[in-house]
Amino acid sequence: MGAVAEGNESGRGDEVERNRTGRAVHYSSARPPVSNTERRQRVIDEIKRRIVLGELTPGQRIIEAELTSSLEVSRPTAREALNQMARDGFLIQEAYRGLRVANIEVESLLEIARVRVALDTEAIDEILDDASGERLARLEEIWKRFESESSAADPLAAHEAHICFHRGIWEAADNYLLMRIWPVVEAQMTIVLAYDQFTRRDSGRAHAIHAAFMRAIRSGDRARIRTALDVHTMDSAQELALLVSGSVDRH
Amino acid sequence: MGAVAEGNESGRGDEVERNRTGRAVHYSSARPPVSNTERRQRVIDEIKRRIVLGELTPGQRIIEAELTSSLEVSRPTAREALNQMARDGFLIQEAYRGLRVANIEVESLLEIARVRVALDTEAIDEILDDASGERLARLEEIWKRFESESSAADPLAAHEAHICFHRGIWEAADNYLLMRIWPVVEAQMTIVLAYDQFTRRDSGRAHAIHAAFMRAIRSGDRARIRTALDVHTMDSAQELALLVSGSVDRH
DNA sequence: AATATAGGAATGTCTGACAAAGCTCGTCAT
DNA sequence: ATGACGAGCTTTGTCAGACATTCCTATATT
Repeated sequence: MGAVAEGNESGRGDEVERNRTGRAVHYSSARPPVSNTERRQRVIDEIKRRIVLGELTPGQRIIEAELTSSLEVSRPTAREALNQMARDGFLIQEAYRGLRVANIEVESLLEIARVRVALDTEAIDEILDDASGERLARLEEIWKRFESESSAADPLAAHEAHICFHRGIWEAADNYLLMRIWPVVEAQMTIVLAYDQFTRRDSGRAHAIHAAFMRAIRSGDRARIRTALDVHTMDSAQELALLVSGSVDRH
Repeated sequence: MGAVAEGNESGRGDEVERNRTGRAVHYSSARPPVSNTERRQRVIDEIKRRIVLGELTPGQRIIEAELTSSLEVSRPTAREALNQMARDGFLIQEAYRGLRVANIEVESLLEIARVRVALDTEAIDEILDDASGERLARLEEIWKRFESESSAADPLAAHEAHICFHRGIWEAADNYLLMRIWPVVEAQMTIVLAYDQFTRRDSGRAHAIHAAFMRAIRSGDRARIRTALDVHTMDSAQELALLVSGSVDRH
């Protein structure tokens, strides 16, 4: 997720303040002109942020009109953002019944994990198949960034680092379809991680698992990679499934 | 793709003809009231149809205003449909530069094929892992439908049967994430198949390949399935890549 | 008390409009 | 004549306001 409203080029920052017939244009945060391209993305980033931070919880209803007022955008813009997020899987949409934050079905946890393993395996295969080693080098770069950022105290930053790492693996594979699929998987990961964070697990162990995963990739040994992936993804999902079905047995 | 405007429930088919303040409501096809829920889907189905039939070719520009007049919907509705199709990969979107029908990059053909093989393998694994055999039974059902419909003379029907077969495999696996990913893969398949049809290949052989594929699945032998998948997907992609790079070397 | 109906709330869609960015073509200077 | 520059057109991005349709809920009726 794009760093939550990354500062885009400031247009031609001159006489920007009155950009319409004269309607007051007050940006929620005091940031200067900031141009206006991509209001929709701002809405999306904001909703993602709220999901990650637990301000929006699975199953919670989202109403277009509320976004309109709380994010200072028009209903069509809010609508487009919501439609996109529904398409990606962050939100569930039912005709005439509105949108809700996607819920975790316990049975789906393992299904998601299996597909993720399949795709991660494919990505890693393509990275290792690259004789030039360039893809692996790119992955090492991603890993370095992850190591420096993953320990951030800010839960939003930590989440983003984690997501970036996994997207980085797919990006390094340099596969067109993989990149098109990514948003859907990111959505599921985000929902799951938000849930996970709620149950607060050992972040040190999480880092160790990722480090072991990287070592396995460097070894080039497919079986070892598979094992590391199973530990990282399947075991983690299984653990969470137990936690969820054990403690929160109603939904 | 939903059978191109499947007849949904006809609302309360009474005084429907004048559904707004009095604006004339003429439906492009003469089908009765048909209510109105899901205008957006109608736009999407129509654009898909045009792509499959070659009325829209890769790279071709699509302008919102044109859809507005040719499909009798408002711009917001057309916009939402286009946004969704861009998200799925049917269209390519560039800010302030509009939408174009997605193009085939020769290098992407094999990338797409690899990911498809990975996901099909996963789907089939989950079908075969189902001890009850219910998933396999569902797949056989899908296959029967495919056999009876795939030989249709209508290229649109043939295309749809093919897509349905592959979606059916994923549906039979009954995996949540797989179903969320499907639209993205369908888009790529559609673009590729439209291209493929353009070069008109032996449809009898295509059917034979699918039949062999089904036999491999029934055998339960993973290696054999893998081989059949490679023949179906990888070889086919490779072949098409050669054809494309050989004949049409400019884009 | 159970069902039927009316009202409110939210979504789906429409019209019309303006702003911002890209594209085209004609003009001007070298 | 050629190439850089700028004006106008085109199209997308966004907005406001409105109405139709559907769902939900609470009230009224039998």
